[in-house]
Amino acid sequence: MAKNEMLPGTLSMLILRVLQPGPIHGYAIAQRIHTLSRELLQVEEGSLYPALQRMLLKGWVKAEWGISETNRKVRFYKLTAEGRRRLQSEIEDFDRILHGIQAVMSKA
Amino acid sequence: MAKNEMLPGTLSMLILRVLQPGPIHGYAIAQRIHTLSRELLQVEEGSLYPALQRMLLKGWVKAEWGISETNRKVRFYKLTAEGRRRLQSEIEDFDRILHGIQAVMSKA
DNA sequence: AATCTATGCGTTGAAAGACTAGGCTTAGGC
DNA sequence: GCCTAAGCCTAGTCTTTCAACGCATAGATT
Repeated sequence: MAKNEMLPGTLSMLILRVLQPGPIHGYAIAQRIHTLSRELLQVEEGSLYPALQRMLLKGWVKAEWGISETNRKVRFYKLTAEGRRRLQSEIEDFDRILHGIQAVMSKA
Repeated sequence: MAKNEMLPGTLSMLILRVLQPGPIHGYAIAQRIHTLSRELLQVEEGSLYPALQRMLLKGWVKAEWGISETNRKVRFYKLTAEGRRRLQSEIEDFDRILHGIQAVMSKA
């Protein structure tokens, strides 16, 4: 958990969240997380693509090849119904655990 | 990250924080995290003791055998100077990353 | 035409961390 | 004498993240 890293266990939640407004391609997911977080978060490609594979296998996202705005062959990822449910449940889990952490950190 | 779990990467921060007020023994660390978090967090022994070993190796804590209030042989853990520094740096990292996560989650 | 750069998809292997499932000891109560 | 709870710990497994690669191509530069 150093300078420009991720909090382990939160990557899929972030990806699902970024996919929520609509389909985008893999590379753009990482960029979007980076800019939305004001450069605080940085998703490495070696983390991103394996995560997307896992999410495909679990049926949280669907993928479709297409052409980007920059005229390149890209893979668009899109939330499934199950992915939307999963996002909600990950948000709940995260919030609950975060409350627990903050309780300990403030009152210990 | 299911029902009663931890957020990976935050365990050492929680332990260091619980040790901050003064030395306590291992078993009590887990209990303290559990009650302080209002039962939201649950540290398994299989996570706790290996974490304490790592922290010993890295010099963040010292250990000393003693007798508990309940008259049992226990191992008291105590923050070192380096452990205190480490706690601060883990808090900073966590806060920064958390801000990044919340930015993405709210604005995606 | 050839080269370079940025974009874009991916894998592999290593490392770290958390959990399951066990084992061991002993104090105090029955 | 036995049981339960407190308390310490390890071994093995699983999951996740990351560094370090490889590959292709569009557009710009030379």
